[in-house]
Amino acid sequence: MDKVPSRRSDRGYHHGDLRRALLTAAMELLDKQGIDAVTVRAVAREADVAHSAPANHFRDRTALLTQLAVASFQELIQDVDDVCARSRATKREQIEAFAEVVLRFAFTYPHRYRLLWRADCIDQSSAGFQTSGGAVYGRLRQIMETGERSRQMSLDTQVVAAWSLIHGYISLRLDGTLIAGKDEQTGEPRERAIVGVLLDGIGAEY
Amino acid sequence: MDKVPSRRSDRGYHHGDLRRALLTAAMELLDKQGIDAVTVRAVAREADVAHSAPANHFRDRTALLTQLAVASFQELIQDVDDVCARSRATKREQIEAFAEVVLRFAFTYPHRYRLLWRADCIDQSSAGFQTSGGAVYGRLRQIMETGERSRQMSLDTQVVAAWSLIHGYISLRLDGTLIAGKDEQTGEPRERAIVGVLLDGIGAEY
DNA sequence: TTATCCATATTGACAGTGTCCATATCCAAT
DNA sequence: ATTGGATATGGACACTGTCAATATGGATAA
Repeated sequence: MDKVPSRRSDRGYHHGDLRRALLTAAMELLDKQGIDAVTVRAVAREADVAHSAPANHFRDRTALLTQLAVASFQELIQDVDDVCARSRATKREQIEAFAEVVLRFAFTYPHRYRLLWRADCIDQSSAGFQTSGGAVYGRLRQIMETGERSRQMSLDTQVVAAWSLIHGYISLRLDGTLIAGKDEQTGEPRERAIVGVLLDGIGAEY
Repeated sequence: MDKVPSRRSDRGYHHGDLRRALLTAAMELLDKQGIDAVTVRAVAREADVAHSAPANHFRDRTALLTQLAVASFQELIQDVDDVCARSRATKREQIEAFAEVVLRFAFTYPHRYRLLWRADCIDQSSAGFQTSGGAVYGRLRQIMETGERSRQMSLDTQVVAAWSLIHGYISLRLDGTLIAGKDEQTGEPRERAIVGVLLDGIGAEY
């Protein structure tokens, strides 16, 4: 595997693999310092190129951030698929596993998760974004449509409820509004308890 | 009620009520053009004062935005209290009414609602912010602790589940991830349907 | 009334940003 | 070998937040 010299003085006029280098640097900045730190110029500095070099690979800052979001979605999808590959007995367990994966991703990479929902930073009309974002929702829908279903509400309502609950809990935790905790009655982690509320609410079989 | 001249040329060196004027201008910018448009300088321009005049009333941009958030929370609290004043028969109806109020606020003032959760724009340690933000959560908790409760989970788990679901649904709608819709089975608005999921999940009596 | 103080407003400056432009470089295809 | 086209550079511009020095004038004290 050919390595591209990282220092400007060690390489020629052209970088060789700048696009990838920019994405790597940008993701690192995102993880370590948050969205605001991912400026075009800071990313260029990290990659040791001129401040306007990124323009050759990304139309603007939004395009760069959109690519980070797409990459994040794809990683999340991968995580979900990895877990779902191990077949589980009940639908209830599958939904619990899905929630666990998303929660783990969000708490491991809080800034990446936040970026996914920053409409002001992302080109939501981008095909890549819509596809990868839709795929996550699709995975959950796929899980929830299997087996018996409540006849009291449509599948989409169940999926929207599940997604809203999980996403809402994560958002509140990442914002600092909520803190980790346990159910005072059962002692189980709060996130497990609220997923239980959801499962009971949609009437998921055991 | 004394009016302060709005045009710079129509008033003296001092404005008279600049703090209020700045908050008004800032809220207007927020509603019309979103958080990014609320820059210190743009607000100063709207109020027709020098670009650094706001510094005398708000330490920095964060302080200004924090005040907008506090004002928004207070308005939301007012709305909640107005609705809850009209006593309702069942706990279920009260929770539904709470959700309806928050949903209406969020869809009426989307940028205000978004600002409430922008940790990067707000001084979350501010006393006013913590108080007003906590008050909303407190109102919901108050509603949910009345009457009979499920013995399967703690009150806080129920409240967290409710708040997560409502907040998550709103966030997804405001981000454009979800669109308004009806339950394909019952025909009721999706937001009502998912609140129904919650109510069933926590075992709320009718 | 007059003098002084202090909150408030102004102007100017600086560093940082995104983005455009003209220019420089170099690889690759003709 | 020459010529394009892709990519990188450096400079420029308008905008941002924030700081510092200065100007103003109302309120208070003498």
